[in-house]
Amino acid sequence: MMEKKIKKSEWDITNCPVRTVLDRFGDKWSILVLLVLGEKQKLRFNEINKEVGSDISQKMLTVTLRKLEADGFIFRTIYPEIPPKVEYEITDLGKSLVPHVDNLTKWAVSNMPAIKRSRERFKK
Amino acid sequence: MMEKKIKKSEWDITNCPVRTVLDRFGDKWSILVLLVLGEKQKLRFNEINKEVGSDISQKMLTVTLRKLEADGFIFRTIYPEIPPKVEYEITDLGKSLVPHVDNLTKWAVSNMPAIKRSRERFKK
DNA sequence: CCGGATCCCCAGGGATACTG
DNA sequence: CAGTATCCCTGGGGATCCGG
Repeated sequence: MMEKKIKKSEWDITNCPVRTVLDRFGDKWSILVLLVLGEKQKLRFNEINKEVGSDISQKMLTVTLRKLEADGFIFRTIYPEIPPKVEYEITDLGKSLVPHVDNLTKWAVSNMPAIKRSRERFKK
Repeated sequence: MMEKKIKKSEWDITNCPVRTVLDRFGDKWSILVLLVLGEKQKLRFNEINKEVGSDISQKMLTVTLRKLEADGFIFRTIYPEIPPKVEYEITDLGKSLVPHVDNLTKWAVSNMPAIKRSRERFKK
């Protein structure tokens, strides 16, 4: 029976899949933007801005969208009009991630009370 | 009839569950340490250090362990000996999170090739 | 052996102004 | 409208030293 144990050398940043996932989605906005597009399928820049909540800066929204696009989670359609019109749409790859995030979210929702209680106890 | 749409004000950091989860686990080490303890159940400080891979500083390991403990994901047993001995063990709450992280990890493993290909294409 | 206390550095991210 | 370009600042995290 093979060991399931993961060798130490495999836990570094390049080989450890958990780290890979965190490095990619540990930032402030990626998941949020992805979920918004998962819900609405297709949105324009300003619409995403509204949906996310207006506390994201234009700069960070742009940066986040570019990264999601580079990874293949969303794709971008540019309409050569004036004023410009750009639509963002979630890809199949992006869609495939959404349920996992949703599961985590559900876990968080149902366990957050316990966590908060634990934090309270810990403070004392 | 109330909108199903999530109001902007509900997406802020305190009310949005996704953000809550990210704020808690978006840091560099929490999930990694939790997974290590999920596998081994019970470990001493230095053992965790070894398992995580020695690229975590003592300070950050301490900080991470305190946060996990405060949230109720692990608990700590101090043996009043000299030299000191401290054991960390995952709780049921902690265990309940592990499968979700594993699912995300599996997703990452199977989709990382596609992501990397997408990144290559995007560079050009 | 465990981990607290300090110092320091840098990258993520905000605010603002500007443009095709 | 959908960005780009700058400037700036905060805090996460590393290195090091010390102490029970």
